[in-house]
Amino acid sequence: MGSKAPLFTVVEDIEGNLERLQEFEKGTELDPELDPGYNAADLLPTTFSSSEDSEMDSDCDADAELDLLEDDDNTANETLEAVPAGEEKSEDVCSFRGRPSSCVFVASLAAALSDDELSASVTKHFEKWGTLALIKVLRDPSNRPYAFVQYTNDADAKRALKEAQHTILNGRTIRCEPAKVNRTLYIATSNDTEISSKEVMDMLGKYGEIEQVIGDNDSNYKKSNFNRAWFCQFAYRDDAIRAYANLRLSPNWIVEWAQNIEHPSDGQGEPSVEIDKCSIFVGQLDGKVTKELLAERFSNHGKVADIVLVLRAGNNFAFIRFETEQAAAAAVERENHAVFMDKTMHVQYRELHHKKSRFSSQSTRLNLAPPPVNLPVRRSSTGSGYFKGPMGHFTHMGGSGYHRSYSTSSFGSKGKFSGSRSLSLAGERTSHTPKFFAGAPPFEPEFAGRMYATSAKFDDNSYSSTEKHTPVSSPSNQTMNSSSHGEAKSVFTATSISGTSENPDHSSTNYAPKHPHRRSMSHMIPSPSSAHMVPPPYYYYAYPEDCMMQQYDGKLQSYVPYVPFPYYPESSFVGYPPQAPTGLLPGMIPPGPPYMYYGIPPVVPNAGDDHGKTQPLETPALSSSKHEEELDY
DNA sequence: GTTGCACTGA
Repeated sequence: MGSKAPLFTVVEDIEGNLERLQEFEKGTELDPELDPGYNAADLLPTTFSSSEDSEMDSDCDADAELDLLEDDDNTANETLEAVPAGEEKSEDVCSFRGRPSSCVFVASLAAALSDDELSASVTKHFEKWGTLALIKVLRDPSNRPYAFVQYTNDADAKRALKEAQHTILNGRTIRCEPAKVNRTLYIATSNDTEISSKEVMDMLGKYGEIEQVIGDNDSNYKKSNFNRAWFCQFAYRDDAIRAYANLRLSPNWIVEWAQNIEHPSDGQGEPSVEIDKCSIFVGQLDGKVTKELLAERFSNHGKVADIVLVLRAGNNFAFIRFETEQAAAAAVERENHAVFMDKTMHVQYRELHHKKSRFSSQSTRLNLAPPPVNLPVRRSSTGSGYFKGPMGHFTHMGGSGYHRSYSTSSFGSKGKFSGSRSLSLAGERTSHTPKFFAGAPPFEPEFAGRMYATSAKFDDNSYSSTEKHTPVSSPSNQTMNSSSHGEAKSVFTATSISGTSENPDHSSTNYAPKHPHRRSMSHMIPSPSSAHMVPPPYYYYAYPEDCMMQQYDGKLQSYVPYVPFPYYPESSFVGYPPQAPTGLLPGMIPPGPPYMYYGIPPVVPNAGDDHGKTQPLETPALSSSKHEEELDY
């Protein structure tokens, strides 16, 4: 990619990032400054390190067995054994993340079939072309099913793309396309500081492998290796989601979802920035520079045909045209970053048609993608479905109440919740509250306190313990409803959150329900955007003793209190364990290993002076009096 | 003939 003319401001490869990430995830690189008192290795539940006897195993095995039943040629066995190339060890095929390039999008599925049926038939169909890692069947808003067929390697996906195309499945001719896996974030400094791509990668690399980082061409600084804004394409979508969830709250960064950067190497689509191979741009010039001085300097590389010098306060630059391409190339190569008149120049090929951004060939505007699922976006006060991004207004989709069914099949020998891939640090474990283990990555320390304080918004007085039977009083009386399963729920369930589909009141406090305590909580948090603050989702563990069996719809289900789902951080959904334990009665503690969740760690801020500190949420039984203290102003 | 691209509360 470096051989061609520089189509992009900067394209850096991320050699070493993956390694760093793996180190990080092993917990070997935990920064004590970031996470004082946490030791991931110690806190990692041992149940998860051994896969053989874990109950989690049943999850995937069940799927595989199901496949076997319907599959006469027993290819499912191979699936079970299959180890994706490049994966260390193995057993953990379920948590193996196939690369987006190994993912196939399949459309034109039979809508009359159920998602489960489709999942099974798609699995059976696409096994023929390679080793499957995951099948997902989803439906679009018109209820038309489609599938993501994730292979473990690109070769299989490629084969499927070619050979499965227009084959017949369930009586329909299916269509296969490479999956578009949106995993690119736009990130800019909020105070116009320029940063290097390395800084971007250092910061975002914590969340996962990065495929490429590219400077924002629309920026005024596009000629520089420093940039105010960057596009960062992660290798995996979920890492991008995590990064977004964490950084969107930062006062220091503006983060939005961007459409994927086209891969520079697959010369798809014309580059939107044309290069004049004989002309160069010279930026960061000294104010006293003259054409003559430039001519003298740059004629070292060949005959100069023309010089256009633009002197603007603080922004002096020149276009220099050479008579030959060789001369221009030499000038770019030798003068970029060289010092001229005591200033470091920035020298690049001259770009033509710079109106066009390479990120949006049709539009002059940066094309931003909406955040994934229902992760709230910044909204205008009218709640009109627009939010203001770094470049203007953009629509978002998938608002509240946007529901889709889905069906997932995973393949391999372990439960999909069993991996420790994303787990790198753990929450504090106290003697009496072996509670919740927060997972990776640590968010930026400077606003860690804020996030936790904010997450407390979801925790206050939202709980009634089964032991004490003392619903915490709430001035708005929203906490409990009278139904039998209200106990483990937080106030958010009973309360219709302002801004959800239930509630027409789309105010600027969409994500902070109207509640006296919440307001006072907001006051504690010094932030201009506190109304939008949502704590980041985390992986964490909930121990069995923290789970409760609840009756719902005649079925016994296991709940973990205070666990919002990842993309519904403002909601109070209580999570299901990976597999529902059977044979339990209401109030019983489900057996087995701790369950891992992706959600928001339940914490409350310290009452009183120090709002920045965090602590794990105590069990209601143990802490209700404390809660009451906090609630009384 | 549907051209849809990421879900999980209810």
